[in-house]
Amino acid sequence: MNSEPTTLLQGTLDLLILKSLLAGEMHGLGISRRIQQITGGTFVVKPGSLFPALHRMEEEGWISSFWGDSENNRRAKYYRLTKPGRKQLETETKRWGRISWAIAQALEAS
Amino acid sequence: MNSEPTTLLQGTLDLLILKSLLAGEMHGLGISRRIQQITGGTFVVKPGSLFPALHRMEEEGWISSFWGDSENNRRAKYYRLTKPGRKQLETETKRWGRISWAIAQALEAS
DNA sequence: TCGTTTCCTATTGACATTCTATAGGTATCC
DNA sequence: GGATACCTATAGAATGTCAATAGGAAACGA
Repeated sequence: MNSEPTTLLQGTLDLLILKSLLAGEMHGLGISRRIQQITGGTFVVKPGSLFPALHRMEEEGWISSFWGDSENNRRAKYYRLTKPGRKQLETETKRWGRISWAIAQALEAS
Repeated sequence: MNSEPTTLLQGTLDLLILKSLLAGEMHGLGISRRIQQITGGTFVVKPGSLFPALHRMEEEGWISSFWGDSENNRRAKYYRLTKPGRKQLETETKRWGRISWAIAQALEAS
């Protein structure tokens, strides 16, 4: 994942993937596009970041996959959120809340 | 760095260290305590995270160090922000703004 | 003054995650 | 049939953080 030229935060990718899949099942590139869309173009996830993350998350049981055909008639692997995945999304959302609150506190400090 | 039991974001540590040093020169453990303080106890930076970061940042020229005596009469290495360090703090603060904005967007998306 | 605790810096080795770069297959379009 | 767009995938490297550990020196208590 990168934002402009810079490298980005560990753990955030999972959150964005999970959140993307909340909108419905999607294949890899679709997820990538959706992340770019919902973050206003800030985050661009490249294949080398996306697929390892997807595989890892499937291993964890947060998402499940099946082969299907894409809108453009290509074979594509679709991913969908599992029940534990929804739970994880909740957990990570809360985690993000704590983190961003804490950093905001820090930046306001004199 | 960790928050409760969990592991945390890459790059954020630098921001917190730079911000801490804005309050004045400080030794390693002092920085660690200050981070814990200004983040409301959310982030606890352990030596194994702190010192590598400090050394790296000194290498980058963002901070400089000198030996002195601590409040408790122990030898302590003090760190202070350099001019490039202030610039870097500004850069990273903006970066954080972009990031948190983008994630907030993503989490609001339906 | 001896032993213990507290303060402080520091390193090592493991681990997780992400990045860049690269690869290859298959439909579509001209 | 050649280029292009779509789609998944991996290898290798770099980065950053963690847990665990070490050790010295001042303070403190008995």
